[in-house]
Amino acid sequence: MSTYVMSAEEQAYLAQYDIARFERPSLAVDIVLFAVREAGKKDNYRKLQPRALKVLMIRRAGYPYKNLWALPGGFCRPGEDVQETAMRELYEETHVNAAYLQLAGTFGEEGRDPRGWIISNTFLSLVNGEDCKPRGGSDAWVAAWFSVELTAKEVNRVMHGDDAELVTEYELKLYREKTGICPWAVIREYKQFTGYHEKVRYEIVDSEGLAFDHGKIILHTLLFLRKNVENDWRVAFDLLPETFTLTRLQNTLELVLDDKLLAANFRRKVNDLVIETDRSIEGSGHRPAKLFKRNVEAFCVKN
Amino acid sequence: MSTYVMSAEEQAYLAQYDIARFERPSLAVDIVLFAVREAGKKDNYRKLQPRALKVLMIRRAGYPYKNLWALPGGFCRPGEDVQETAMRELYEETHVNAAYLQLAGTFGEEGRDPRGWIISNTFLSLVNGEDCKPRGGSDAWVAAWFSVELTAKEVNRVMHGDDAELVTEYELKLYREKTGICPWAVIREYKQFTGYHEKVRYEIVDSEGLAFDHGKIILHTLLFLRKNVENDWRVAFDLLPETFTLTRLQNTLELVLDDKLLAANFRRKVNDLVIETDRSIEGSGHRPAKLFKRNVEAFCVKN
DNA sequence: AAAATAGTGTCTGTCAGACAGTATATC
DNA sequence: GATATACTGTCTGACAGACACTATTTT
Repeated sequence: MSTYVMSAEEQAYLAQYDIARFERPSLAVDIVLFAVREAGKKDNYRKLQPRALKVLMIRRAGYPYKNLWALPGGFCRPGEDVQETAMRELYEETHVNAAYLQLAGTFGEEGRDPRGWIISNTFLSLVNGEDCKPRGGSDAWVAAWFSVELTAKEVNRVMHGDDAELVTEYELKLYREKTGICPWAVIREYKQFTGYHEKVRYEIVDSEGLAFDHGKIILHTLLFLRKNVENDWRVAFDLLPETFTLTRLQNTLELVLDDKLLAANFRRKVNDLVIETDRSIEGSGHRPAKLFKRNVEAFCVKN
Repeated sequence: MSTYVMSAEEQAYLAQYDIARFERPSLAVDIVLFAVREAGKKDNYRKLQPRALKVLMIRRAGYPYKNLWALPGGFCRPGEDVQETAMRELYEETHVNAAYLQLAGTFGEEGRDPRGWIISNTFLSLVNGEDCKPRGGSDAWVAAWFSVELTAKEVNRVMHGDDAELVTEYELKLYREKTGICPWAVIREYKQFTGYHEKVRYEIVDSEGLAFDHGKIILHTLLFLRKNVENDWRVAFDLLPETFTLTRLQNTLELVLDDKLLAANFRRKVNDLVIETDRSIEGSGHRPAKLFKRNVEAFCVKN
């Protein structure tokens, strides 16, 4: 930007430029905030605490979609970068200041918000569920963690010549242990391979308890998270506290990837990403696990 | 969306809702359109056509940044999904209808556009350079392909305890063979690892010939493209015509990844992604290469 | 001692990197 | 036959999957 100097002519142009000539949308930032948190009680004093992947939802106090569950979010304010809006919203909801925060998608389909033309830039965010206390408690502002369950099944696969269409139906279920409330959505993904190019489209088939198109947004962002973590396990460290056991790290990866890992192989693979501390967990009814922290050097290289 | 029914009360609320109460931004969609195209003449009748990774730029006919080079883009219109805006813009520039098109970033920093509060949702797009004829030619609308060159060097690395900062300086050079015009930008990337979370920030150090913050946007999107292709070579097929030689595919990957591949290993790795056709190239001054097409089946699975 | 998790050793097959070598068109 | 690219065979080492085995704590 530095070498650019405006001419008088350009300054005159800008002085008469009326940005309000064109119709403008509202730009909202929605945050899909994931954490791995306790889910249910221990069966038995020896067993480990069961955990689940959870997403933070807000119960809407006003219209539209009053009393339904929606993603935390808010509108972009003048003078504020979109990233800043996301950080501000995140802080307001959770009082967490630093967290993984990454643009995951943009949703602007006509009719997605009955209030009018509102485009959502959606951010994926990850926090350590332990030291994150969502605000709320008042009637007007209830925030709650919901366990996330996703199942997929192939509905249709058509191949003609070099073109193909693949339809997958996803069932997204949220679950709040405390109250048993279970909002859900069924969403179809249409993947078309035409003229040597791929095109993806989502469509909500049915949904209950979820506001707006937020079922679609959560699905998209969860798949985005999975792809990110598959490509780079280091992303998952943002879901953990500063020190953690290797079993905890493994469990976190398993919850995100929705897949089991073999402990021996897993340990070999993360070996360079972690550093052993001199502490262990205690009172666990079985052999205590060593605590590890992340190896910053392995996080600084590449990518 | 389907199971939601509005109450009378909600309808009343919406009737009095005034979306214009809040200040709104303009939402622009910018497209970073890459192609792999001829770059320079063949040295020698036997040699292969040299190619380069190119990005499409538009010369600004009006203020601001008159006569400088900018990314193709335009404003989101009411009733139009953001993806649709991107597709429309792409079609207007190139008359290409199907192409790889993916949200790569959002840029809304204060002051990025002197006309006012304009947020850019940036899309990465890939086309086959051969059958893509950019519109233009009139004085008011010149579109041109620029070769892209990117160099990086580490400027600073501070580690204190478990926190770290990594500063990388990127030099982005565009080059138009026809005219010798060479817009460029130097951009610093600040990567901070604090409190166990990573934060990335870009800053334009200097730039010439490029409008707005488009140097930053191109850099971000090029890095995004590289990461995408590293994670999945199938993405690079969108830069190729329907049939291609394996050497051409290899060359395309090399240009995007900025790295050399060994032919034997490369061929083994792409073996399942392609299907041999019964045609070959001709008149090449050396052993002719077989033409391949992509194996749709390998593109339908997973991910 | 039993239960439950923590952690190691090692076999196997796959795959990527390296490189030497063969094949075939045009001039 | 020279040139330039096309394409193959094979050695090596790294690493992922599988699984058996050992270790250590609490009750």
